[in-house]
Amino acid sequence: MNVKKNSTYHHGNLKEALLSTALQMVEEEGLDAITLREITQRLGTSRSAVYRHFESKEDLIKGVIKQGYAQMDELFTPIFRDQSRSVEERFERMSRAYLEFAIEHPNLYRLLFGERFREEREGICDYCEETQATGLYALIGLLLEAQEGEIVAKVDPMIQAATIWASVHGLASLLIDGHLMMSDNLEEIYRHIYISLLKGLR
Amino acid sequence: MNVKKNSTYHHGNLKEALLSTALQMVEEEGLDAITLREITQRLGTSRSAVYRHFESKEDLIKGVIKQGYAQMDELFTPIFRDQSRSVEERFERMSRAYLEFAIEHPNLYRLLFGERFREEREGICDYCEETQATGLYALIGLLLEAQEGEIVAKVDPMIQAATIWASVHGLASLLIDGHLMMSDNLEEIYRHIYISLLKGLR
DNA sequence: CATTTAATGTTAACATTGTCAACATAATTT
DNA sequence: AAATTATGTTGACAATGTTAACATTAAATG
Repeated sequence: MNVKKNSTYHHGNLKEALLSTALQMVEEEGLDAITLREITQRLGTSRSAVYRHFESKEDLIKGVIKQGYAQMDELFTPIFRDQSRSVEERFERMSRAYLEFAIEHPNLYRLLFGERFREEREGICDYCEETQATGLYALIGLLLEAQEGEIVAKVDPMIQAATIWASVHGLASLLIDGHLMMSDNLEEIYRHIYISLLKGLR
Repeated sequence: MNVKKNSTYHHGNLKEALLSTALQMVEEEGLDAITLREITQRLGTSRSAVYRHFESKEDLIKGVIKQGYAQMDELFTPIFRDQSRSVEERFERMSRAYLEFAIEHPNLYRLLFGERFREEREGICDYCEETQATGLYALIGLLLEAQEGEIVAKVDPMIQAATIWASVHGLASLLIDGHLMMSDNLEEIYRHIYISLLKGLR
């Protein structure tokens, strides 16, 4: 009955197409707005095709989350590992990159670090170890280096990492959720937070 | 046809009952889980009765948000205004109370300071001025006092307030959303963040 | 007090969404 | 070539927010 699409009744790589379309739609409209029907419609397939590759909508979203973590990982790892820069520089570039990522991808950021899927976090914890935890461990590594250089106090780096993460994540969240006006003095606020953080950790 | 409920075909104060039931259900199950049908069912009324008091589900949720802000306001104002205590004491009690509120009412906290309803924030901004802004202004007042006492640096208190809020909100969010394990060393983490914050603001 | 009007509540129906079962078609294996 | 598996489609269902038409009570009005 279909004249044009005869080439691919089987899409070929529908699973990846679903993932990237879902990711794109999450970024565009946010998690709440996305719909299995619209995702499949964009791909020219039928609604139920999803269920050949994912158990449910939630399962698809979990895939998107994995993609998101991978994306962040790809972005941050080089910054963490850039041995040509001082600890302070790496730290500064990292916190800045984190904030910029949240601002540029607010919907994705909310999905990755928001409320939903925290019970299911176990399910993707293999990935947590590779990304989220890696991120934390990398930060801890950086802190150990900073402790050696007498830049920060020699206390449990896990706690220092939590302190930093809370600060940066808090600023990012307040900004993208509209509680702090993302106005002209954003740079000023960021710098104050960053400086205070360093000072406080010393 | 109804034998028992003949006393009140008209509920009497359905609007408030809807609000408090919705609030209760939000606290119990989170925003996503609540349903107009279940709310009305709990009250023994019909689904559509909601629409005599609220334009939509969103409108009802906005009412819940107002209630939530009022609740926080009631909790924090006495702490802010307790002139029998030092600035440091008031600050410590306030940040602690904020964190405890988030932990005790995670679903409500997410509703108040999360993603959704940020566009509609204008619609309840009369209340923002009375609560959220009041909260921020109270914090700023506290900071001005602290600046007088040479406890914190004499810079724009709005920026200092943002720094504090980011820290505390960030910790609260990471905790209730399951990104930091709410484990044994929570008190230790909190204290480190609080001390670092004070040190950084000095 | 009687009547009219407004307020409040109910029922039936609809569109949207995620999901599943039954069927269809293509790819792969035997 | 036949059989089996993988993948895609269609039709149906239940749950949900919403609206329209109707019912009942409260309030206002004479």
